[in-house]
Amino acid sequence: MGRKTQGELLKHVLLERLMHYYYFLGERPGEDSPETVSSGQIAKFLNMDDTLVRKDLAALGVRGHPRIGFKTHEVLAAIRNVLGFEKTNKAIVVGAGRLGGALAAYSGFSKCSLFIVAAFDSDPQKQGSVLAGTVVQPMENLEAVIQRHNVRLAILTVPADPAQEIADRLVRAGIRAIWNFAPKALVVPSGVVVRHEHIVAGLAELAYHLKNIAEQET
Amino acid sequence: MGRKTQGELLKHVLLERLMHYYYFLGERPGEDSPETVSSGQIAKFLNMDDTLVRKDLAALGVRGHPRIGFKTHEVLAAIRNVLGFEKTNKAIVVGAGRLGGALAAYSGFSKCSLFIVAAFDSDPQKQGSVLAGTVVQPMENLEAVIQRHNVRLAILTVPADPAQEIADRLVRAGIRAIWNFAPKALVVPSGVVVRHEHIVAGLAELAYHLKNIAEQET
DNA sequence: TAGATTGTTAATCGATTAACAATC
DNA sequence: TAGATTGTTAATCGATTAACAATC
Repeated sequence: MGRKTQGELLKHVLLERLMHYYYFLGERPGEDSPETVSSGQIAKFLNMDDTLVRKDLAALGVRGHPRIGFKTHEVLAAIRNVLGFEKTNKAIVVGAGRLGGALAAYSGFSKCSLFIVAAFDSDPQKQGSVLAGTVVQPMENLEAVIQRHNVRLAILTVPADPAQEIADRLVRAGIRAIWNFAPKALVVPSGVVVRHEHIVAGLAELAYHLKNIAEQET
Repeated sequence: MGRKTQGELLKHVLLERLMHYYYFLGERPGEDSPETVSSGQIAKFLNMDDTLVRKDLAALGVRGHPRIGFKTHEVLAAIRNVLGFEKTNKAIVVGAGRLGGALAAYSGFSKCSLFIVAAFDSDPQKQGSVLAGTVVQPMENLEAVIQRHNVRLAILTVPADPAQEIADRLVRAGIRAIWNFAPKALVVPSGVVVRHEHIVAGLAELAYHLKNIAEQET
């Protein structure tokens, strides 16, 4: 199987690219023989160099076939394997606002074997409403649910203010990965991973482009 | 003012870092003298090297002061200037689902001088509901609104399927920057910038971490 | 002054790309 | 076979970091 030596952690830029490959291969525009794919095809679609695609796939232990390319299902299986999609990851959503709702309802997660088991909100108004098939629960239930379902992943969509405090609770209750959409940098003990999704950062590129356009027009 | 020579475009990684600086300086945890900030402070908070912070600020033409650091308001002004936050950017939201709603309602945009002037949805059910202070309009009004308000930026939160077709309409109507949250790669003519926000990609890192943890436990 | 911090050059490091033989 | 594509080494490129003199 040519698996990567254990112990060497893959870089997160590589992991992100894997996710791009995974989604591209999963819903490729209708092809005649989607059973194979060449590094060139992937590269072209994702606007990158084909050598890099081959390097990435080699790092997963997938072997291609000269003149043919890579077997799609092998690539998909390797990515699933590396990212742990063979097993379902249970997650909770903390903060049942609009963003929390959008994420909880996002259907694309199932492809990644991600399953939302519960949602929480401190607002009594929101408690009891149905989100992603589960009832929004009060924050008091947090620890109990995490422990009962053995949840390791939390999606945090609360305001900046209570974010750190909630993160602390999550970690204490057994959460080991936090997907943080709160506009606040979190401090967590080692062994816990935080992915800070600072969405506004993406606006910078667009704003910069628009400013340059406006200046040209002058 | 030591402005950067015109014509050299700043890299988008740099632009993203600028946004991080901007938000950090904008709401720094209560300090005694928040009038100045050192590259070390910024670096520590954002978990990066202080040399890189100084390089970035130098690229903007901001000059620091030995022993003192940088004047906060100068840094903020320089970033606003580079990213074009002196002028308001009008934007529309296309797709008034949960994610569209979350983005339309996001209060952090005002800091970036981003102002949502209208929202659209093809679903008659959603039309007429109020989102971010404006009424959700039918898609038919798209071109008229873009032209009337001179909108250049569109936030796209529609399903993958109609995304390309809508993007084409947007570009034809005068949109020059698309913030794409649809799970679909868009093709646009040169002169138009697309920022594809593939949120699920961020999950890769967390899933990988969780898998490694699970393996260690075995 | 001593010490903190900048600004900048040089060194390092890593990621990406180019080149090309190997393969079917 | 000729040609397409992989796999891999070497070259390049750029980003990050180290080092340290300059400054106040």
